[in-house]
Amino acid sequence: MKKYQIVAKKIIAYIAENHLQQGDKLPKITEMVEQFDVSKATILQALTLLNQQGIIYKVQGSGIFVRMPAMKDCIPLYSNSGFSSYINDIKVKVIEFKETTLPDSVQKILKGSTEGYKVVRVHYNGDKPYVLEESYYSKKIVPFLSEEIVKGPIFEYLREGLGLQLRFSDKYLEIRKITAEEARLLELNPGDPGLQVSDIYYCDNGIPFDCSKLVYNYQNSKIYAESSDELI
Amino acid sequence: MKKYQIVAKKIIAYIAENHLQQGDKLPKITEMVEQFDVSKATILQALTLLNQQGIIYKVQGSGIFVRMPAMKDCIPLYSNSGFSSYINDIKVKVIEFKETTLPDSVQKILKGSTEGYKVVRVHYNGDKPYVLEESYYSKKIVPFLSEEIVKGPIFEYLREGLGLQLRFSDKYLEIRKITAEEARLLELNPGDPGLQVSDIYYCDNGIPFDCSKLVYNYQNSKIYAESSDELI
DNA sequence: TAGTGGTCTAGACCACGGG
DNA sequence: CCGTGGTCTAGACCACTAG
Repeated sequence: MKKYQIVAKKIIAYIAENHLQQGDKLPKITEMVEQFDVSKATILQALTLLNQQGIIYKVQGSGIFVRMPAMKDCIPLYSNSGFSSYINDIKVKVIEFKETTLPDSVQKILKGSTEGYKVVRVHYNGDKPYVLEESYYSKKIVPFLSEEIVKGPIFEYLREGLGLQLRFSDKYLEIRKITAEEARLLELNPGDPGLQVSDIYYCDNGIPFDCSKLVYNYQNSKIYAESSDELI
Repeated sequence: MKKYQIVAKKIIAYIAENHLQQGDKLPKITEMVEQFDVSKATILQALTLLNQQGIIYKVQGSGIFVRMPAMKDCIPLYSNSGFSSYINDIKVKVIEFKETTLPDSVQKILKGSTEGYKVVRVHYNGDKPYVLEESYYSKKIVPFLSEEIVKGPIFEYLREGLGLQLRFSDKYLEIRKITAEEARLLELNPGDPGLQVSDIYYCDNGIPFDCSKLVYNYQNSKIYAESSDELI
């Protein structure tokens, strides 16, 4: 593990141990340099990380402060959110799983791939369905998937099992009325509101390997997306 | 303007001039160091910026590549998105503007502020209403607003006129059926789907100054949100 | 005006990818 | 193995905040 990641972890631990609240001040950088015995640049790198995760913010000439957005009961739009308090009681039901030729529209997105896997699942928060997922995985990059794997967290398998690292993603949000079929799976009524999130996931070398369509149940879906227009 | 920002601009210009496409390779870092006559760290800082804006991605041991997501006709979730192609024909209609005591719920969010401004506006894309906005501004931080200002881009005024810099924001997304009043303003039917985005905007020193509720017209609202799980 | 974060440098060495 | 990006250092100097 890299030094700046270790430092970031220690800072998070520091916040937790000292029960720091929103707006509370952290030690100054020079102190951290001594404390953690690394260079200033490394501290800055760690702070950048925490900044991006919405955990801290810096004010020039003043100090570094704790930022803890209220994201209770929220689904983070990005999974890298610092305090991922959304590790609830999540279950998955597989509706469809098959190896297949990718539809044209998907082939266009997962460039150069013709074969792949189709996965349709419903995610439950407790016993409430909160999102319907339809995903296509490129076989070129994900050579093997099984019904068993698909019952669990797929991305964990991709990372642990295949050494496949997610690098970045494009997300397109759309609001629309859901179809009868979607309504059935989400235990709603046809025509009810739905948030459709179309995702394209890219692996380490920039090749797209997964293209998904998520339709969120509007009743159980509060989503959190923090921003930080900063760097370093 | 800082060096890394200038470098970032130059790289964007380079991409445009050479008509680089998704996946095309950029010059290597060492070349950029010579080309722009700055240190490697500064180049990295510029690249971090571009990375965060979804313009490039880096592959260790291989190179730096252009990333240009298809965001045609999309509203960026964050306004700092690199290629903001959404500078269309946008008009604003002010529905309500007044100086007022902030509601309790808003006071809780804009901590310590009791007085402020309330602004209700509809944003039109061409002649189609695409979002209904209800905003409260803390008078402590935004001491003056006028009906005239509110007819234009408020954040531009805050930046140029008041020297107020937006630092970061919390966003909460919710899908729901819109009310009769909202339907009237968005030229829709009551009960139609709507995306509600609750924003809290924080200024440079971490104090929240604006709390907004946006309800998007589901017919004209495709939203883009890129991610990049990286730093430096 | 002191203190704190922000920018920048020059250079050493590491880690990964691809030939 | 070479080339490329990634990490880290030590230190100089700038810019902003607050007392």
